[in-house]
Amino acid sequence: MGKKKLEIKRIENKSNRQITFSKRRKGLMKKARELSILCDAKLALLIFSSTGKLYELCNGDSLAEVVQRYWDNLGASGTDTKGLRFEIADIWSDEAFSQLVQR
Amino acid sequence: MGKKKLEIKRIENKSNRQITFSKRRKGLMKKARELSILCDAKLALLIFSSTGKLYELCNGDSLAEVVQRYWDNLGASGTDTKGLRFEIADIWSDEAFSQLVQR
DNA sequence: AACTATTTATAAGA
DNA sequence: TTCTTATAAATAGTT
Repeated sequence: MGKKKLEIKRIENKSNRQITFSKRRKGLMKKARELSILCDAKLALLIFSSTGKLYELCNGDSLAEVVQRYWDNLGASGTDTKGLRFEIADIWSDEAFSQLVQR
Repeated sequence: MGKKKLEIKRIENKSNRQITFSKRRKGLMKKARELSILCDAKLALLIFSSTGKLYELCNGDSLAEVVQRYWDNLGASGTDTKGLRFEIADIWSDEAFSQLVQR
């Protein structure tokens, strides 16, 4: 989209890359939210910038529920992860997580 | 987008909801991939349909790396999760995961 | 599964 | 850098 078609490859110019990151990240989050509402889907989206310092989350319900659902599916496949499952859900729902999320 | 503006609320008609889920899920995955390539970002996307039986993943590198990065950030915030961190990374990169992913 | 009228996202530019 | 605009892309309703 835009005034010219953009080839899908790494944008070398740093400031252009940051601008595009900001615009597209916002658009991706919006569409993720819309999908979860329109189709009653649960989802989790984690994005890390190229510096590795930023990341984001978007979820239909709480991330803990999404992760719980993931573990349920994993457990159903035969992998024994029952013990860990609950510890993980706890950590993902920890307040520390909320503090890290950039909205 | 489309012939009429769609209000963002749960689509009650089941087949319409499934069609929209299929279309928008595809679009979301595409945009997630584009963002990771254009802006050199790592990301993870998990989507569960309303039935809870399906889910998907999209990541710049491996999901294990994304999770590792997440744990690194969490650890940096002061939460002691070092022991678990590696077990989780192992599980997320388990072959069982690949088998569960619907591409 | 394809089509197409529209809406939405966004690449450049101001 | 926040706002605007021309254009590309996504998709809602239809076939």
